[in-house]
Amino acid sequence: MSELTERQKTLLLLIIRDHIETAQPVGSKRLVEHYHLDLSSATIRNEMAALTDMGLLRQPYTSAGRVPSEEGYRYFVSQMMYQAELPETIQKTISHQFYQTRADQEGWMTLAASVLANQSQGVSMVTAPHATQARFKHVELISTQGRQILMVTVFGGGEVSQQILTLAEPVTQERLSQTAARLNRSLAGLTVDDIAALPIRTDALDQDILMLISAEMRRSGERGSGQIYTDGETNLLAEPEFAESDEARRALKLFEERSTLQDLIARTTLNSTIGGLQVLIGGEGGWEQLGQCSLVLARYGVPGIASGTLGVFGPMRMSYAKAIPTVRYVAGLLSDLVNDTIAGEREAK
Amino acid sequence: MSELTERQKTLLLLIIRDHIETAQPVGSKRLVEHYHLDLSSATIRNEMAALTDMGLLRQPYTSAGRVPSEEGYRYFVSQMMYQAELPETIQKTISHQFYQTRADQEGWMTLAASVLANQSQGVSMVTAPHATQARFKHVELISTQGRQILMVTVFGGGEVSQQILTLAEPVTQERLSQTAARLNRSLAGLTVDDIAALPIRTDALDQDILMLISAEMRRSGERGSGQIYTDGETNLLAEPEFAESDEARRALKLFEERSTLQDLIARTTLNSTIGGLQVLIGGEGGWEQLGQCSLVLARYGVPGIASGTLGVFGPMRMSYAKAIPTVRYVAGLLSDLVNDTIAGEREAK
DNA sequence: AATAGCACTCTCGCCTTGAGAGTGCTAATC
DNA sequence: GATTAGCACTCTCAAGGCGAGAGTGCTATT
Repeated sequence: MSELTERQKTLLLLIIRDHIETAQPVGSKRLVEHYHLDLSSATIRNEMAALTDMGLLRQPYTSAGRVPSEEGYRYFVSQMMYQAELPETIQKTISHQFYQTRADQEGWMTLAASVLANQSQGVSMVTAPHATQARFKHVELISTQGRQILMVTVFGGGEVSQQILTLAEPVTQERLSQTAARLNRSLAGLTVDDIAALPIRTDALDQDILMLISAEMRRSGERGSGQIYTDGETNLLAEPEFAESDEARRALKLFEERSTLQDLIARTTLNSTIGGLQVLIGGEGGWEQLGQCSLVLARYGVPGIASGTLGVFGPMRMSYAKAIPTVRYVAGLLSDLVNDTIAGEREAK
Repeated sequence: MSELTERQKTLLLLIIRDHIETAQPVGSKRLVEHYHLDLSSATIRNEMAALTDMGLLRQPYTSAGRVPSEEGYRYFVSQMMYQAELPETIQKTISHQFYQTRADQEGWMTLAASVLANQSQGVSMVTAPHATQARFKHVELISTQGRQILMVTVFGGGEVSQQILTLAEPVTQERLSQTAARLNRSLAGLTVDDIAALPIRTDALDQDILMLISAEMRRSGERGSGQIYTDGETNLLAEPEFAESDEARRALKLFEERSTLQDLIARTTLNSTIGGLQVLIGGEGGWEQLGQCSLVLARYGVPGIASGTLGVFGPMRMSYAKAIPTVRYVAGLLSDLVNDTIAGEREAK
């Protein structure tokens, strides 16, 4: 693979860049004219033939221009992965937006999704950060009506889950508050396992709620990601490869059925570290569902404590030059946010 | 308009039904053969010409079959609006699903969106119910880190809003709990106006939180709908009128930009009563944004107390026969759910 | 009033065709 | 030996032509 000459490299990158822009097969003549190369088209043709033999380019049909192959894209991406940075002006704009919206976690998530989609012109997805090992922080029980109560659980890291329960019999708000207060005292900072090891409570209500909390914590640990924020679905439809609405439908369905998406994220994040990007190109590694699409993924957060995933989805011909730096930058921002939360907690102790 | 003969009516309905099924212009011959009419195609042609003159049908081009005009669809809808009921088996399936998911409000909303989208094969949208005149019910203040606190406010009707605040200086959880307890005692059941009329609190923290609560209540009243749950976006892409991805993109963009959607819902619900359906066909009434699409909308809830909106969006050629009864039925179900919540609250007093 | 018949119109799919773009190869050139 | 000019060849794509088919409106007839 590294038998590529310098000239072949430049040529390959040029071809891919051009194809990403134009969505057209690129020919030797066009290449010479457009990029002021000091070579004749014949030479280019020879080189292109060589690159085609190596499997980096493809011809849609005899005597058409060349189109990058999956392999070609991968090479392209590997070349630019580690250098590309988002222009500073854009960085500023983005971080400014985040600064303005120093709202709650939900605000961050939607903002991140929106920024990713706009910058990369692809479909974005962001999962909320969730604690690797959830620690109990606080619970509130609020009577909403007769036997129904609202339970709000806060975990370390700022994760909040709310849930409506129906009790066997009505309970006064006062008693609920007492129960919550007792549990808050005795469970603070504990993990699921710690809680499981506690002796059974004498008060039946306390014990019931405790079980529910630990179930919720376990669930939060398992589900991995929970809600997925997305944006930019219609960007897909602007791409010529999705002019056929069948194609578009198939791809967008991925996003509508969140379960597939969660599965995908879960499996890919297994072998990825925070800070590192993962770029899935085409059906790479058994992801036939991706079809002719690509996915730029990154994890963010604080290793071992809390993390989430974010990424951009688009056609294989997506603008990696925009997507990759943007994903990396936004991942960095979100990591900082998570970090701040954690730091705040430590400090509070 | 009501100068239509019986025969013309049947014919019109037949034509529209056929067109909705096939997405093709329907001709006189096809009509005779397909529906075993005791008439010749020539007679049908005459009637069709008459209907075309009245503006209920259109010819895409000379000597093609007829296609319903917007006016035609409107007539069609007005005919079936008040009779159509969802088949009982389907009703059972749906209510069963709702029964199983007797989760929280969010569960209901997503379920409603999913049911609507599946049944009608269109794009669904559902807004959470929100109180016409929000009444304060409960507040919880939870310290999450240093100066940041999580405020969970519960309104009458079960509406919950959570929000992260940053205080000027760190406050202990204990003090927060006391503040919450005091506010809960003195604000219970009050409306925004009531709260505004209260004397200023001596405790600065109490007063700050009180202001935030009243701001939140006002906001909740204004924003009208808040989050909009949608489902079935890809159903649009299956329709032949959206084979051109431009068209699809334009229509789906409506759904991505929630603001337009909210605006639309807000304006249409102004003059609609709970229980009554509204069907917007094409650009009817200055809704050019709808283009060649239709919208079946309904409000649900309890008049004067809490209400939300739900609806189905699709091409003008959408299956009203499915959409209308489904929207009506689901609106009924959600109304019942809201009603139960309210009833539960009254009973609790 | 309903119908049969007929001439007419318009689209749509199919085919052909020519232009254009691009290739690969060979022979000439630096 | 690498590069280039030249050329014959291939393939797509858009445009035009053509015929079939579906459907209409009108008129004369039942």
